[in-house]
Amino acid sequence: MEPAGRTRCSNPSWRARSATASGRPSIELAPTWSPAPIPAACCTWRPPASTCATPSSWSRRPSIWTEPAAAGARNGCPVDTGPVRLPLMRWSKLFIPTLRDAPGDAEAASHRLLVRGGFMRQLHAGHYSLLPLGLRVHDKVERIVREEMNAIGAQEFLLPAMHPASVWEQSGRWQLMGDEMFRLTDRKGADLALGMTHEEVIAGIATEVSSYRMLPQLWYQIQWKFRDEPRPKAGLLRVREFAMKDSYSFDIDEAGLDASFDLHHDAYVRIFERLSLPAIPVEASSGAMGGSDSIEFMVPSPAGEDDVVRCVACGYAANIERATSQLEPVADPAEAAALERFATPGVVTIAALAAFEGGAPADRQLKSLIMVADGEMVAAVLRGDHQLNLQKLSDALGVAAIRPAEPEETEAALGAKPGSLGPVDVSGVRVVVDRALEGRTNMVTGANADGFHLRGVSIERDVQVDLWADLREVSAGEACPNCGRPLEIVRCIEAGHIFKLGRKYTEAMGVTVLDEDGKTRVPIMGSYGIGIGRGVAAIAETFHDDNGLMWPVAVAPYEVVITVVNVKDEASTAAAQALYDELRAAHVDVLLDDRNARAGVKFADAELIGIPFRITIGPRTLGDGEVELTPRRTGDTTVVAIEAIAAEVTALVADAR
RNA sequence: CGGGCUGUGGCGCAGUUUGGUUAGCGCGUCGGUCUGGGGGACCGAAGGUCGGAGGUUCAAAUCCUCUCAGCCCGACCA
Repeated sequence: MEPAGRTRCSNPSWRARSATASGRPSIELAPTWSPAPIPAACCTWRPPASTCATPSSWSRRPSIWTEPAAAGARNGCPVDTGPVRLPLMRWSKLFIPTLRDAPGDAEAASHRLLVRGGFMRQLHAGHYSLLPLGLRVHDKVERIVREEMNAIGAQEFLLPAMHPASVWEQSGRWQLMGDEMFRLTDRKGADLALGMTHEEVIAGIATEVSSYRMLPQLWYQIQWKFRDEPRPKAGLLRVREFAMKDSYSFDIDEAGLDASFDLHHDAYVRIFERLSLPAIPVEASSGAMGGSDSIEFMVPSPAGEDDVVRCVACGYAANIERATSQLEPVADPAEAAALERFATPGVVTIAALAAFEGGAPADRQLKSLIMVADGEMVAAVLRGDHQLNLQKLSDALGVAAIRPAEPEETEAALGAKPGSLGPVDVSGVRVVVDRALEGRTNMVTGANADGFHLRGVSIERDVQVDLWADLREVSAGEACPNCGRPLEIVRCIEAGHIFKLGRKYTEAMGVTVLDEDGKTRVPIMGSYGIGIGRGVAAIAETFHDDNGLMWPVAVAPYEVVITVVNVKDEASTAAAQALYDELRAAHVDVLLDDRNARAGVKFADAELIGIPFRITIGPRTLGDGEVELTPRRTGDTTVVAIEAIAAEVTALVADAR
């Protein structure tokens, strides 16, 4: 979808040459590329004379600065004209509303700093306006993603954001998606949805692929997606509308899918490298989408919402929804005792049963958790001291919705309240048992009668197991399943997710091709996503300090800021202007802080908005023909001869792009 | 959906318990003077339906009822 408020352009030659997916000319920053001349009437918006409010002070005090290629000011409003059309980059004319205080209710660092730095403003929960500075970063992230997708031969599409219910009904997801999908009705009463993803739409187009000769295809789009999140939070990290790169691969067979998947894996590694994000590829659950070989790219951050289990020794990494570990064996008494029911008045917790005379330690108890999975009652059975991971149970059962049963439901199904439940002699309830319990004997569990427990329970003998599965959530410090070293748990932001989809959507949408034998085949799909705005937030979370953001050069809104300490010093302004012109000519993204403000304000703002390199021009050093260079990351200032600074900074920037 | 908290100029907050002059403070903004290497000083100014609706009262930011919104925790969540 074309986000509201962005420039529209109907000139086909312009659009064909450099339009982006969102229909908006991208900022051109490549040092080797100059835009061809553009019809002046098309995409270069100028304020009509009548709307160009000209503060009287502008005419009274003509600017001491000039634009290199500018024909001058039009109606008092500076415009950037001339053969190379670069955006104006003088702070005094830009809208960069920095704040001394962040909104009181913002907690995540990225949220606070992106608002304070004038990158974005909240419209309402989960919906943010990107201000010019924020859009520049967003654009650069988007551009890197686009370049790497193009590099693996993927082709970009622009797809509708609003979909008829019919395509979602065809795949079965009109029901499945529930409240997370925004739905609306048009004037004719037809049901519509705002797309939360585009499998259905893209598979619909893929019906036109008719021969194996046209496969594989890698298709992608970078567009606005809508999800009615139950709880938007943390600024851009979890929102209800956002730009996302989604790509889809179509292959004739599994081997082809493997290749497409690997291409994406490599592309994602490169993308996160270019974004400077230390993303960890981890094994993940593919959730309600089904499929296999699901890999998430996780960026460690306390602001994240996922836990990753990681082994620093051997590199094992998995989402906690998938992670496993080695367990210390528990010694059960050798002789398998007979099943025996005993009274346990008032004992309804694992801890109480461990302390109870005739009970057993937690690791020799069976814990039964009653769940409702897609409407069916299920008992999840784990060792007493183990935690259930709901996603693991959900994956094992292959269900979409799962929740703990209400106490009344539990009592109706098993005849006892929670606290006295057990897996022995149950009927009408599917029993799923954690693999950690294999072979265990002489355990203690609830008797499904309030106030009674059973001892002498041996799993294989006494429990009717419907399904063995890994249900247990790994804890920090347990042994790595590969190498046995202690595992750690890291909170992470999910920055990307790739997985093999299978044939669910190609089948549903009726995609078929003829293979080399003339037989009809259903292509197999992969699905690969990266959230652009979430990437921006993840970078902000990763790179900041007490003074503000610290953008990597590749995504910084500006690569260099020239801070003029005192704009009333003519030598300073002249030197700054010359340097500004020189850096612009070298295609460096340079911001000239020409504001008539005190030096402290400018330094603080430059640090807050996180420009990677600051060049300070002031009388202190200029008399000696020198300026200062301060990288944002280190804060170390070096003095550089004014003739040498442009070349040095250009090289530093080029090196870091 | 459950629990907790909060809505007062652009931002951050006080005032609400115990109703009572013209609703304050800091920052920011605008004009001016001085200043000019780490959010400077002084003078002057603009800017507020106290989230909304209804009610109680001589009188409501303050009390009552309803409602809307936002944030945090949990649940949930390609």
